[in-house]
Formats: sequence, structure tokens, C-alpha cells
Amino acid sequence: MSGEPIRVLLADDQAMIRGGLAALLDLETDISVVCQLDSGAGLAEAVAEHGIDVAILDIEMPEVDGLAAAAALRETRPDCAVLIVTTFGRAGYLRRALEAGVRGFVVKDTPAEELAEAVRRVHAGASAFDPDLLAESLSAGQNPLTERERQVLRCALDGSPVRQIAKALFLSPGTVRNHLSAAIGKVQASTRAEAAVIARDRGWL
Amino acid sequence: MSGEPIRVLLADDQAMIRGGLAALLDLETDISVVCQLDSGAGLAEAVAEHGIDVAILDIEMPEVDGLAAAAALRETRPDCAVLIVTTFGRAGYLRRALEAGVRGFVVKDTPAEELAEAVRRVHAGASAFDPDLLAESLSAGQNPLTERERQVLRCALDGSPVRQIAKALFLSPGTVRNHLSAAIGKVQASTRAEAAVIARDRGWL
DNA sequence: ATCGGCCCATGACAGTTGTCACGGGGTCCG
DNA sequence: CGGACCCCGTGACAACTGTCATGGGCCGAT
Repeated sequence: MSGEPIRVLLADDQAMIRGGLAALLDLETDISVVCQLDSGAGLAEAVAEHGIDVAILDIEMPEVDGLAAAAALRETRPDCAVLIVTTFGRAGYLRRALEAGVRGFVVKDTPAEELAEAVRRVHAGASAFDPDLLAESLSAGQNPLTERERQVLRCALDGSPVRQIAKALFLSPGTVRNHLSAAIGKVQASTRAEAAVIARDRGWL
Repeated sequence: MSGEPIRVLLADDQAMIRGGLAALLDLETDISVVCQLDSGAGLAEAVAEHGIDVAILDIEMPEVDGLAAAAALRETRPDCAVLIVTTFGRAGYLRRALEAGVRGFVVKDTPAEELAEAVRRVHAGASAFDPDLLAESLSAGQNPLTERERQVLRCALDGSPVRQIAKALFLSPGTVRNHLSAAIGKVQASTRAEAAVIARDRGWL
């Protein structure tokens, strides 16, 4: 908390939110927002260029989402701490974040004052995870879906009939129905649509 | 822009966003955020108590959503300007907002600086509507769905089978299927799930 | 009072969906 | 090598879904 301020990068696709969070952080004397992005694309370059200490990333972003960007950043810049700030407190997101080496995970429901505190914590090498979500994530278990099942469910999200899904994935209709059936069973749903929303809400995509 | 600052109320269910927007607005010398809510409930009372000039409302909120709150406020406090600030730029939302007598509608994608400007505009009696969205709203046409059809589609959003929807709405399964069929035809979908997402994305709920 | 709209319901039909059993193909691991 | 797991596919069956025709009741507008 002495000497140079913490150099922060802020990535969120909603400009107004980005501006708000930046205003919030700039109130703190020991934190300085030196770079803003509207996507995860180009994160590593920006981190290198601006000498970023902490990268604050939203998850839902176009092109490259926050979790993918975090994973990529870990490869090239493991010394830069990552703090995920997201709307959706989904257990699967937290799990993926942990696997990506993220040091903090905060949902946008939490009080504004805690944001700066989380930044300080991850910068100091500590962690900053939403406790409720952490518990939920640990109890929720692994993502049981296979790659194909996830693809099929993603296509089913918008209500497409089997034939369209099959065409989109270059599969036989029968195969698609088999994958759907397997997925439905794994998430304990009774309909493809139900299975799709359940999987989405759990962050299993 | 002289004398007393504009007295603003801020309603958003995400505490961190609320704090960010408040920080943003407090940077302006002629604007003062004097009250914050996490829901549309109790809006009229808060407006009366704090002598609010401009109420900034999010749409997606628990209990009472921003559009319903705006409509209710119009009844009791027509002198208080309402500015909607939302994530989702759906044409149906803007239409409902206009019907509720809202004076401004801004999506969170727009640059942060424009928020304060929008507040000043609606306070001055002018309007502040996202131009792209306004055009889309005018060209999109009215919501063609009946009340029942909307209810049924809302239930269908999570993928429930007909029997569950019927039970939830105290209807015969056959009736539910009729309503679904009508709705599917109106939104030009081919599946209930598809119809549900289309209707949702248009703000027809 | 007649028309139109919305609501509710029933029955019947073709098409789709969910499930199962079964086959084949790969890979990775003990 | 056999086994486990994933992938792809087929065929068949019961259940569900989307559509249509048809009927009734309740409004509000013409």
C-alpha cells in the first residue's frame, strides 16, 4: 500500500459498466486503471505494453471471453494477477476460472467497496473468491458432459429441431438424438430444452 | 446547470454496478446521487422522500422490474423524470418504456460519458433515446402475442413439457398446445423453444 | 344483435422426440 | 491383448408435439 499504485487493466464489453468500475477504482489512491478493453482479444499484448499488475476481466464478452483470455494470459504472463468480475455466479465458471489460474472471482452483486479490496488481495498474492460460490462449486461436481454433448446442447439452446442440429454439426440425425438423450440423462432433465438451460446455468455450456 | 444539483435516484440490482454508476455520476458537479435501490419496489416512496428529479432504472430487477416501476411512478409522481439504463437493447423494452412515459432509454454499451448527458437532458425536459434502438423499435411492430400466449411461452422458456405448463397455469394440456401453436405461428418459429427465445429476445416476454 | 376477439376445451392426425438395443470405429491404459 | 471411453450410425417403439377442425363461453365494438 506504499509507493507505486497498482496498475490495473479493465476488460468489459459494456462501455458504461467499464467506465463505472474505472471511476470506482480511481477513487482509491493506491489503484490506477491504466488500460481498458472491450474484449479479451489482445489482452496479453496490452498487459505487456502497460506493465499491468492486475487484470480485471468480465466473462461474457465477444470474440474472446474472459476465461479463455485468462487461460491464455497464464501462458505468456503468469506474473499478472487475474480477477474475474462477472454477472453470473455459475459454479462451472468458477471451476473453469480456477483451472485457468485465476486468483479472484467476484460477482457483480457484491458491494462496490469490495472490488478495490479484491484487487489489493490478488495483487498481494492472496485470493479473492466469493465464498458462497466457492462452496457451491465444490459441491456441484465436475462437468459430466462430453465435448459432443456440449456442442449439441449449445445448438439446442435456441430451440432448433434435430435436423438442423445434425446439419450444423455434420452428423446423422440419429446420432444427434443419441447425444441429446445422453445429455438429458446426465443433467437429470426430461427435455432437450430443459437440459440445455440447466447446463447453461451451471456453466457447462 | 446552475444552483442546486440534479437529485438522482439509482435503481439496479447489482450492487457493484450501482456503485460504479454512482461514482461516475458523482464526478459531475451538477449531479448528486441521493438514493440507491436494489429493486423497483418502494420507488415512489423513495422519490417522494428524497425529492428526486431523475430516477435511473435498470429493467431486469427482482420483485418489481424497472418498466413496471416506471409505469407506477407515472401515476403518483409524473413530475419525476425516468431514465432507463439497461443491458438489453430489445425493441419491445423500448416500446414498453415509451408507453410508461419514460423520457430516456440508454443501453449499457454506450460510452460512460453519455450517461451524465442523458441525465441532464431528461431533467431539462428533453428526451434521451438510443437512436438505433428507436428505429428498430418503430420498425419491429407491435407485440402480437396475447396475454395467455405470453404466459405459456414464459413457462416454455425453461423447457417444461406441456403437462407441467398446463398444471402451472391450471389449464387443459390441449389448450396449452393450442396457445403454443398460435404463438409459434405468430413469431414464425417452428418449435415452442424457438418461439420462446424469439419472443424473449424481442422483449415480448 | 351480430361480429370479432380472446379464452377454454376436445378429438384426431402426422411428425418429432426420447429411449433403447445394437452395431461399428477409434484412442488410451493397465 | 482386453477393457473403458468416446465417437458415429441404424432401427424400432412409445410418448410427446404441432396442427387443424370444431365446439362452447365471455366480452367489447359496430
